[in-house]
Amino acid sequence: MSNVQELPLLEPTGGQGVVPCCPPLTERPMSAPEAETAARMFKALGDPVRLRLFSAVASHEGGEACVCDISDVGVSQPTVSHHLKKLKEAGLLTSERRGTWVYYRVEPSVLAAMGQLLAMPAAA
Amino acid sequence: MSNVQELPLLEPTGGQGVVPCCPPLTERPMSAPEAETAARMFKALGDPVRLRLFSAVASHEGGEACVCDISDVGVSQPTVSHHLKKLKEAGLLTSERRGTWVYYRVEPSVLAAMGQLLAMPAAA
DNA sequence: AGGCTGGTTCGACGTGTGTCAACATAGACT
DNA sequence: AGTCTATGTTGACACACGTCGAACCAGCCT
Repeated sequence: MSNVQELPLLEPTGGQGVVPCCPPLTERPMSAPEAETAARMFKALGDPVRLRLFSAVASHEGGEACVCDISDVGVSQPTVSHHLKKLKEAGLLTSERRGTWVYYRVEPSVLAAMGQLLAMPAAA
Repeated sequence: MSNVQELPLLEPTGGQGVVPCCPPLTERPMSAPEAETAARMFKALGDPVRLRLFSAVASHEGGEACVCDISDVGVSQPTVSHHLKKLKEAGLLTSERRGTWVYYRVEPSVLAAMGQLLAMPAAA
């Protein structure tokens, strides 16, 4: 490939909080650019295999997992690698090589941003 | 058409609460069936046009909107109808014809279920 | 009835996506 | 060096998906 977009869907505030990419879905109609950005996240989780991989990493001890720990999802190893790459490109996971193994970990702030997107308006 | 799956992703408890289809992504690795179910929702929101349509309905007065109110998303009207149908099949919207117009409204419990899915474990 | 407007369905077309086998790369260990 | 294990990459293929125009259906309104 040539251009891997890494856009993170959030803007770090420097402090402990993050600014979600978009307001809650129920607050106002999303603009086209907002929707484009947010849809990338949802699409990344819109595949059963990716969802299982993501959940496996997210629920693993310390929020990180070696590929060998999570690659039992019923598809071939190249396919697992392919999906992990997609999740990485969507900004949901990060990867790091440590010796023989590669570890993936979740990007907690992005998860939070997605949660914000789906937040209900406090049951008005 | 022949088989429109309406599976609602939640099980009404009879009371005021609902049982989300799956535990939070971070709690434990999702099973294959759980992932299959949840991925359907994410996939439905994984398209920019659908996301805008959904947001338009969700943010509209009373949580419902006529198609004519939200069909300005840059694609042809048949395409709008197609996407609304997808959102309906995913259990995210319901539709009702009232005279000349067709109104779509959000399924709030499903939104809540998705929020649960992405809920963080209270910053352990 | 006949026409008009709002929506859906149909059929087709191009593009994107998930999957695998085969190959390539990175590090560990003889 | 050579080999073995763990991952990633490439190429190919079938299928799903988003999109549109055209045809169709449902209510209103003369």
